Amino acid sequence: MSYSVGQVAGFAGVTVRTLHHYDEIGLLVPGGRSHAGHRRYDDADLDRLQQILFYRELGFPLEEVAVLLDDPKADPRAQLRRQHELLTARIERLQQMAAAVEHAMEARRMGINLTPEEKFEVFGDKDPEAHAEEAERRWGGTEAYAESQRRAATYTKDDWQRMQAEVASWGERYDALMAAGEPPSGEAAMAMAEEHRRHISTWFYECTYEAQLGLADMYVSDERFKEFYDSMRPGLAEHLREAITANAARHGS
Amino acid sequence: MSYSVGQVAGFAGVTVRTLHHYDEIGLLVPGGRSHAGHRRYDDADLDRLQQILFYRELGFPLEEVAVLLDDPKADPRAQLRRQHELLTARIERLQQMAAAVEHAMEARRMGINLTPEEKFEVFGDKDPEAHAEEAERRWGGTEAYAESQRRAATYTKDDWQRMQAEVASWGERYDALMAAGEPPSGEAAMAMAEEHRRHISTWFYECTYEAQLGLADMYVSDERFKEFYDSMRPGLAEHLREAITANAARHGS
DNA sequence: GCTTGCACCTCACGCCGCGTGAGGAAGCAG
DNA sequence: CTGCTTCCTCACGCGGCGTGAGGTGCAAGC
Repeated sequence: MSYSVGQVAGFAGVTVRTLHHYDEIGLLVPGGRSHAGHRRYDDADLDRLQQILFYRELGFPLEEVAVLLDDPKADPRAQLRRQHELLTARIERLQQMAAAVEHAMEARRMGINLTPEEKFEVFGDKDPEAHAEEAERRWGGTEAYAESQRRAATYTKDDWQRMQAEVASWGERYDALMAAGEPPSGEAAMAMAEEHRRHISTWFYECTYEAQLGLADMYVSDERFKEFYDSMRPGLAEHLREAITANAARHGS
Repeated sequence: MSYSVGQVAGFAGVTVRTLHHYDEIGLLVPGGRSHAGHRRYDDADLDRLQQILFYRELGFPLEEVAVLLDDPKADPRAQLRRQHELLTARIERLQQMAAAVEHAMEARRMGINLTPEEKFEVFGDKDPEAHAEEAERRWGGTEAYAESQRRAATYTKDDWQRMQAEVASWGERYDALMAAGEPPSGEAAMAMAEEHRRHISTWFYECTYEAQLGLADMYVSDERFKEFYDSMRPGLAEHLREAITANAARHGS
């Protein structure tokens, strides 16, 4: 069985021109040609094209794709293993970016302005340590700068205030809850955790229980977030984290 | 506080040239210039750059990025929400690709050759239904073709045989296990499920319990995979699926 | 038998997102 | 004052195709 350019382009979801290009640069030379000089792709060519598209989608330059595919010590098994590894790595990367976006949103919610370093922490930044030193050495006093920026958040006026009011109301009720000695795993605290999640979902993004767990960790590990919650009542950040954990466990199963 | 090109390039992980380019095309015009004509980026510029890099990383052309960012009815909140949605969509997409890779590996393990449509199912293929009709109409008899291809797998000779031997041995023992009336949730069956997972992990890719669940579903839903296992013993595919499920549940908690 | 139409062919130029110099000025360290 | 670094502005080039332009091969309909 062999296929024409149009057919291959059809099920591979690429243009005929792309196939021509791959032929030109020797990346995918069809197994044969018809009498009239038309390209004829066989099954092996399709497999190869599939591989090509895979690596291309992950952003590899075509030249490198050729190297990967023509690597003699990489049998099909090794290829698939590599692909699988690449995919999981990419997924992890995206999840990091998602976490960063969540981080950014939380910062905005609390009126905290991030330092330049934090803004780009998910990009570039190949060598975090060296970078931090560099930053200190060259532009000095990053920490002091951060301090000075902490309250200079850019608001979006109108309904921002309504949101702030919600936060304040929630904070007062959580304060009362803790004053009453409610445990984090209790009904009341979990209800507050649930409200917290709903608040984020309506004002920002669809916040899953899993995403909320990520936030909860941040509330105790990041100084400023911790400060934000603890200013409502000392120990609130930690209490909230446990309440969120309990609430997520309840809904998770 | 304002920053020079070099500084911005530093923490954003881009080159100076890139910043120049963004200035040229009007995508990111620095807030001001120094006396000597040097670009000076302020905090708002950094925020914008962060956004730009985000969309760029997701593959948007710069022109479109400009549209997204200058969209007047998208406040910062909406931006973040959109970004979050894009990310989860991308993650889903990659997970689909991972599943497709797993699918391909299983097919190879069993010596099944996929049809062209299957090979590319994760790419292009915008309109699956229309595509299937088209394929039938134009290149007809896809099913018949698939039939003819089913045993024409390309082996990788040497250790391939050892792997096949492992599979055969596993199959015989599973056959015996079922003959002895062992239930899927029993120790013996779960041990076989675990061995199945290890087999894939050593010969192919790191197979998590979750990934194995995906495979298990495939074994009963895809005719050819089902056939493969049921040829060892009728009902084996279903039995195995339940054993895998039980084994995953045990390790999952 | 002739035209119409479609899918194929081969040049060849253009666009985007920068990389990569070239040539020069500004600013800071010794 | 001398260097070293960072900055500036052209301006050309490259990868990965898109997009014609102009021509061929083949099956269907007149």
